[in-house]
Amino acid sequence: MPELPEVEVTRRRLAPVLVGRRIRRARVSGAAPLFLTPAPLLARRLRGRVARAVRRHGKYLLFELDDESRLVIHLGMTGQLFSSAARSPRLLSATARSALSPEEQASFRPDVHTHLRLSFEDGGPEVFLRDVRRFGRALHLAPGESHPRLERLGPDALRVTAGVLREVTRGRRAPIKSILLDQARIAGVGNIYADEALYRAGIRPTRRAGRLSAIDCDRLAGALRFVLRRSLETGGSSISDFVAPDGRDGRFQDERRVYARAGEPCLACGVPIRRMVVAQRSTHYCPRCQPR
DNA sequence: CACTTCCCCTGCAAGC
DNA sequence: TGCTTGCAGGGGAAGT
Repeated sequence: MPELPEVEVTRRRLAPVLVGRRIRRARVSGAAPLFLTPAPLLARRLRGRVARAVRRHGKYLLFELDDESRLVIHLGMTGQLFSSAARSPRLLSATARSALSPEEQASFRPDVHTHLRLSFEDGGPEVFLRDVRRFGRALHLAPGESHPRLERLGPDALRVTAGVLREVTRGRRAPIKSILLDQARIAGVGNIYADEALYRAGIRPTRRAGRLSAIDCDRLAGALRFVLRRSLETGGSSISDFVAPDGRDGRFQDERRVYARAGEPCLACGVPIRRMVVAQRSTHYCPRCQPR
């Protein structure tokens, strides 16, 4: 489940194997809604292009191309961008993997879930976009063109401040967790890091956002920056699907305190972590360390 | 406008 | 063993 750290790890590790290489051919399979730009048009627009840079805003990746156009990719829940130079069986589901011989497992071969395949003029490693559940999105923007999805995004969560939090929570009656998940207010926070940051800030996910004090906002901003940065340092969270473009797993799942730990003791106080549903999402908290 | 609910999709684990 | 059921959740659309 790629959130900001996983998307940023993807950006950092994909850029070196993509930037500066001329695309010989783009093979696009599958239809809307994954490809907001029709597949044949997308393939045509990518052919012959060179990516100059890869940027990120929230959970969106923006590939800046040499004709001033942009390729935008959102990985959704199960999206994976990776290079054929990465040889990791983890790029496939357990079922798909078990159907392969050991030799086949050693190298990736495009499967039914591989929706975009880029080959290059230099004949080097290809780049793939794979998305089992197709919650991801890809679109091409002509020079100067934007898209409502991008324009709606709030400030990037990596640089969230107490001031930003005070602003986006003021007067809000919704649970603080709903606010954190709203990409129009803060871009990049998903379910894992919302729970982890709220735990570290000692704030219950159900607290009405408008009831946060200035001190709460300060703590929460610090906690958000901490968990996002720490996850980045450890290569992201590889809890179910995430694998970096180079095939490596992240390690932040080993440092999580509450997410998917329902029933297990709080590492600070020993009380069992509880699970509930907030904003239609599975939510985890310590009833003692997050009193309200 | 603020906020909630529904739904898209597939793999996987648990239960019978 | 093999079936069904529930769950995972990003985020837009529709509903309250």
